[in-house]
Amino acid sequence: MKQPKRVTIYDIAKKLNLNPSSVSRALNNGGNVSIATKQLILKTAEEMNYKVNSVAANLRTGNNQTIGVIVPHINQNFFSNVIAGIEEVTYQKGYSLVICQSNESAEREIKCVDTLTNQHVSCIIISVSADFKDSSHLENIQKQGIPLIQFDRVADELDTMKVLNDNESAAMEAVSHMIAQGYKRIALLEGPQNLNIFRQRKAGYLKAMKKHNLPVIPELIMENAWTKELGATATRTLLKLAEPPDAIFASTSDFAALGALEVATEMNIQVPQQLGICGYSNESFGTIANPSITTIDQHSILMGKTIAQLYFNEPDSGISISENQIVSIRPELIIRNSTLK
Amino acid sequence: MKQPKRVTIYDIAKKLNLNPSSVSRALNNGGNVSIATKQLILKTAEEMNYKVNSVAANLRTGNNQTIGVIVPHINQNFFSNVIAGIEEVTYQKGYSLVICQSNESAEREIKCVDTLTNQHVSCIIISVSADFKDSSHLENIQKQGIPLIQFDRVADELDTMKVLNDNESAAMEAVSHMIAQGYKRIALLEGPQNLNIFRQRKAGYLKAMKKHNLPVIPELIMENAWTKELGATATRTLLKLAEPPDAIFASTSDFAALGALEVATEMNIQVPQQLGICGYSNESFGTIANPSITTIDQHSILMGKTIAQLYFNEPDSGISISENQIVSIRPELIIRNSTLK
DNA sequence: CTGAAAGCGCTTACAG
DNA sequence: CTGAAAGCGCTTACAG
Repeated sequence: MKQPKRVTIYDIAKKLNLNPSSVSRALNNGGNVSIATKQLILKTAEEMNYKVNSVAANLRTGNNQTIGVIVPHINQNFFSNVIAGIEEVTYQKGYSLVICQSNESAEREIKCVDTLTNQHVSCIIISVSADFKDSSHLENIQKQGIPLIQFDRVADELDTMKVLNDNESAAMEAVSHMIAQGYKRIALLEGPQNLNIFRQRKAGYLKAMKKHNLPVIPELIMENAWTKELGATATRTLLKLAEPPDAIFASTSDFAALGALEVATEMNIQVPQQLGICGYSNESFGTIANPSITTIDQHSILMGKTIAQLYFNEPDSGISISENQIVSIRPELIIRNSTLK
Repeated sequence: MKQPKRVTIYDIAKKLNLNPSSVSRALNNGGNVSIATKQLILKTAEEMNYKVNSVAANLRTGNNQTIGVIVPHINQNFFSNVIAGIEEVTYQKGYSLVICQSNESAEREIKCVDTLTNQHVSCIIISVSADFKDSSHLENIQKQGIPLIQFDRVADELDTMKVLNDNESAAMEAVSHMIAQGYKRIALLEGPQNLNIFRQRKAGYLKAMKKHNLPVIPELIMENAWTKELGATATRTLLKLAEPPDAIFASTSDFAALGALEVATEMNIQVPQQLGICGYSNESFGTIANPSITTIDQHSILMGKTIAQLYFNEPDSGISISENQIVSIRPELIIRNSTLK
């Protein structure tokens, strides 16, 4: 795997009988080189197929234009969209992106952090794993003096830059919409409560129920229903209750909502007439399902762009950053047939 | 954006009255350190919260454990799955991944190549943009002595490692299946022909038609139908022909197939009875559509793993590498209702 | 087993 | 405007 010798500024200098420092100045548009020699150097560099070694340059200057990103899975819609958004901005700035996936494992997340801090990246962007327990590895990033931006799934207590969805408001809006449609016994499919986002969505659900004077029925709240399969299982349990729900808010994802929809169809329960279903995250299949699934769009690409802009401290107009460096993105309720009685 | 001073091996050495070289040896498990001093050094490093600067180490040793990946879009299912597969393997090897998106632009692709070669990555993995015209930037990678692996969308003529789908066979199998179902006037939605994958899929279509003695009708071959919208437009044109097709092979993607399906539904044409539809790439919505969509699975995660294994020269059992370093992955036809008369 | 020195390729004050 | 030197943080032959 060893690579052959590359052309260096030293090689160029030797060829032209110049000092390497002059070559460096010419290549970096630093002043103090005569136009003639500069052009000669540029021409020769081109001919010799010279490429700067940015590893060496970074070591010398101390700032390497690289940003690290840690996400649970690269190949999940939400995360890959956020990354695409980040990349869009960092590319413009000439920064590179190093990407790691934690695979929802805290242990692996810690290793990812190590890799990135060892590389002395300029910034680390993270959305924590479902397995997240304690934030000492994140504190360590800050101790190393590396700016840290958390997004979506965050350690609330840590004082870092954060880009968040307003999950609570979105959940509240969704549940209120269902109540307005006449649903009363609304079940909740919830995700792991160690993650802030699922706590917030649950809080939104509870607030909406309270606000409209509907009782919160413990047996209608299903833990850990955050995949299609787990959503289906939870729904099967719910629909077999003596008093089954008349609606399901799959706060975890559209996948869970789809699982619920399939179980309902299988049990000959009419959606939306007998059972309303609302998902979360606006997956592409939402419009294709029958009926189409009401959901919440998280504006994931915008979220990614905003994260990068926050780092460069250049937010888009319309995005406001709080004093403590927190940006909140407002998700959008998308009403479709699955909740329209 | 400047970062504060970090702890170096020099700091540790000074504190312990040792030479930096001893510290380095201790930290790298190199022999030639007494167990006592080694433990003392490790303990002190821990206490001082030392993190190796891998930029410096890489500069010194000349091999930086980083692999560059260039794809048209990070947030497309196929590519994000391939990347996830690559990451799975490189993570095990302690390599990092630098990811760039070309946005289907040749110009931007060239810049991505520059960024990665400047970083002296150990390897570059690429799937070229739709805008791909000439491969001089790829040749340049090789001139720099950096191993190059192309996947899926490749410059055929270049002598590099390649991981490919057998698109031609897959297309042939899909079209043969449709013919076996009794479809005769089979239309083709094709993609940009400067990309090898779309040429191959078209070739598979033509071979299947020929093999079964069916005429190839030029007006049934639609150019550049590679998004949902373009697929829908092409389908509308096709279905208004005096002699419309009785089947459509959307060789570009399931998105195009979905566009076709929606237009058919809108025009009250029964799928699969009056019109068979087959897509490509097994998107998650394929099973949800009504009818479910026949498609071809590209085994994208496996493809990613295979790419990384090819670099490390450790293929999974069952994967065979040809002498010229080409691996072919066999896609899988997934028959669903949209082609079952 | 430990130390002293050189060097990876670059940039940047400092002289001249 | 050009050159000579130091140094970013590390690793690795080379002495002792």
